[in-house]
Amino acid sequence: MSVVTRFAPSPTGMLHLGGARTALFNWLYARHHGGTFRLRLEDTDRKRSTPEAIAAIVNGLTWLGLEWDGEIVRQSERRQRHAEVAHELLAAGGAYRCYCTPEELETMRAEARAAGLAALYDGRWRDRDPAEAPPGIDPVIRFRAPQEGETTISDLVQRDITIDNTALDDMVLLRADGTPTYMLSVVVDDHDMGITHAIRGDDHLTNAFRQTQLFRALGWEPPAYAHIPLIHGSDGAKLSKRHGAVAVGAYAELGILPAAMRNALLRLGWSHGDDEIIDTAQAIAWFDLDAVNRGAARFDMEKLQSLNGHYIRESADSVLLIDLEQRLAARHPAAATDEGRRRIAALLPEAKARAKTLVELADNLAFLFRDPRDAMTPKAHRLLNGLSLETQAHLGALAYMLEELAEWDEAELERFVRAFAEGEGIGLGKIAQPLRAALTGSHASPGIFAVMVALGREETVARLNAVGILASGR
RNA sequence: GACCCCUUCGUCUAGAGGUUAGGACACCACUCUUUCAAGGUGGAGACACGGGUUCAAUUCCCGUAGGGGUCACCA
Repeated sequence: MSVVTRFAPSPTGMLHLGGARTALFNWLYARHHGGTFRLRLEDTDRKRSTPEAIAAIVNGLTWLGLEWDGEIVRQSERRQRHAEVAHELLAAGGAYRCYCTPEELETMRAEARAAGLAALYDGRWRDRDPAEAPPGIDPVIRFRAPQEGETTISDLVQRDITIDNTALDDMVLLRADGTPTYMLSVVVDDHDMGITHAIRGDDHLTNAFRQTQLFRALGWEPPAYAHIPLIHGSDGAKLSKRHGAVAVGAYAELGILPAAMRNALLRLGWSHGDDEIIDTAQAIAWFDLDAVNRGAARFDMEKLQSLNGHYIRESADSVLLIDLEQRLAARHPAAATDEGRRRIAALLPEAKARAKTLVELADNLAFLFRDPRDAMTPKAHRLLNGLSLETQAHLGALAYMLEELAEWDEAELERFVRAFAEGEGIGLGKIAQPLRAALTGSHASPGIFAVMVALGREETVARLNAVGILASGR
């Protein structure tokens, strides 16, 4: 039997890290087994489901590179089928009408809780004569759940878990307005879509018992379940807004590469020996549910960034170029010109190793398009102001010669400047640091010769002139 | 509160009834070096606690503590 998995988010908000990892695991499991990965939107709560949320999910999955198979299933479009199943169950005696008012249920729960019990529906309409139904109340249809014995699920991650059936109540299948609830929809859709493996967050664990009971009542076989541990924030609490970025879209903006995100998410709750850097092809080959942990993991931004730095270094320049041009052009229009692209491309190989995010990479290249004097770091400022007369003379002489240098390439520049420093009997740093400050406005940058090549002779000379270095050499 | 789950360095994790308890991120030092990174080398850092079982337990069992999840006509 071929594997069919699904990612089934409710489109009520952004696609967050936990959802993204659930999708990743489903996708990997399907790909590993040569199966199918479906996307299903659980939008049975039409009030809370929004087009924006649907777009966020679709965009998030696309950005992550988790392509789904077949059409997106929208649960709301399958209402008829869900209701039909509920009515069949009702006719067969597996469900019944309940005429409780919301207030009545509220009281029931409050009393149960006050008595120190779980707040469950007490089944008061389970065997009551429908003739006693109060007038003017639209009933809900409840599942006639087994009241004795126990239910066991064989979870692929959490192992066998058994629960006493008294811990579960008769859940609502069809609301008073006739619309299906999540619990019914999931069961019918998982069955109809032929889902073989339901891989989802641990928060659904207790649902698995209810759903298993419903599957059996319907005479169907439930899918294999795999409840993966939740992702927590750095303080160990459930991931939420206060933990900073939780939506995958935010990570794209922060300059995280999809490959890094996939790798980071993969290693949260899953491992393959001591392996840390695991690309997607390798992940597909290795991924399996038996290596998934059972405890929740905390999300670590530092590790993501470290991984991201690795994937940036591994990325082809041509790929990074497109992203960088966009990021830089937003602030410096010149970045989007031919000369701008040339400058970025020239420095990219050097700059790649110095950034953990694309934002940082763009920041590190921004000096190519602005006057260094406008954004001088304090250290760079001190560097230029504290030059001895001797050093000033050296720099001036060097700058003057640079104007006339025959070749303007990295090797030639390095050879020339080194020879110059040696000739004057001074360390290269004495020359390189002031040059760096003048050319980049910073005390730290990619290699100074690569910087000069990226800027070009004309711009290099102009910048040296602008801070008075060239003048002192004339 | 009831039910269920979890517990190895700060974090993510490997691990086996007998190991100097391994790796990664972060941290520190050294190295490389024109700066900053990257790279290399090294360092510090963990089996929650208490009982069992056993020749031997961090590993198996039971408790305790701590953490988490679920208890809707939400999903």
